[in-house]
Amino acid sequence: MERGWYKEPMPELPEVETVRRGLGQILKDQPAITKIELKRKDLRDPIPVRQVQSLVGAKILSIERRAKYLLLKTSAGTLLSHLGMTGTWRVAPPGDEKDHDHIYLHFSNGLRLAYRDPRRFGCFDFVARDQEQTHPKLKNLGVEPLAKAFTGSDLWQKLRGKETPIKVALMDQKTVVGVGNIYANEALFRAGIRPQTKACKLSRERCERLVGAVKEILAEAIAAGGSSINDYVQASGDSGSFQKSFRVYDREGEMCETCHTRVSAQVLGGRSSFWCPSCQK
DNA sequence: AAGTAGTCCTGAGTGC
DNA sequence: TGCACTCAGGACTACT
Repeated sequence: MERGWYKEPMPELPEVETVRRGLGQILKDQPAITKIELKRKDLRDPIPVRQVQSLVGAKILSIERRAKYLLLKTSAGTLLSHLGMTGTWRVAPPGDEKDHDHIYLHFSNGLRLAYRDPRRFGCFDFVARDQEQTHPKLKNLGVEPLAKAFTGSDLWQKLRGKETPIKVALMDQKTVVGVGNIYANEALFRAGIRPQTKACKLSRERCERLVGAVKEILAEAIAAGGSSINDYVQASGDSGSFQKSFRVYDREGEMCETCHTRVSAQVLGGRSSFWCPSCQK
């Protein structure tokens, strides 16, 4: 496999947003849930089986996203789905059953959606109508990266006094949600900031540039996914249509495409970090 | 209290 | 070829 290219769609925020749009298209006629098959009672966390089952009969009103969580909203409550590392939703007609299919959602329009997640890093939970702000998985989430509220001065404020590397801070969901390891590396490259720079040392100007880079990269990735929405939520969800190229991620020792300096790597906060020693200061 | 390390899981990749 | 081993990642917990 050519380095710097990803074969499997790894669900970061743009992929989750793409799945949200795909599911929205598929469920736009607001079908009722006729059956929920839970092949197991836990993924990363236990699944609240009784609460989940209480939504049988409810209609899917809309699909929303908060951070990397998908919210399947009904008038009786919300199903919350996190794809973890390897989670996928696909339309699964009769006969389309695979290993690691953990959940089947049946709908009144005859559709069956399958959730497959080999590593089970994802989760599936229930959110009561009045718990959107207080649910344990939702209550501590920071600002959305694409929201107007996420600005350079907002970031600068949050980083004050933080000795931790900027990349670790950027991946902290209390700073901003939805920026995973790949996009944290890529955004820092685009902003010209070394990942190990102490968060509190960034000037307002550099915070501004970093926020801009995060927004640009996420928006570009979402736009790229927009043309392949259907591939994502189809039986052939492994079409590989979501290949992406990276400037530094997973390119240790390769030449930076901008300046031909070799890309460096170091573990920060337990995650692989990559940067160009020449382009990033 | 902020910061670090460990945990979960499986498949892909690597080395002998 | 086949086995043993390492690694990847998000979000959370448990420590210092």
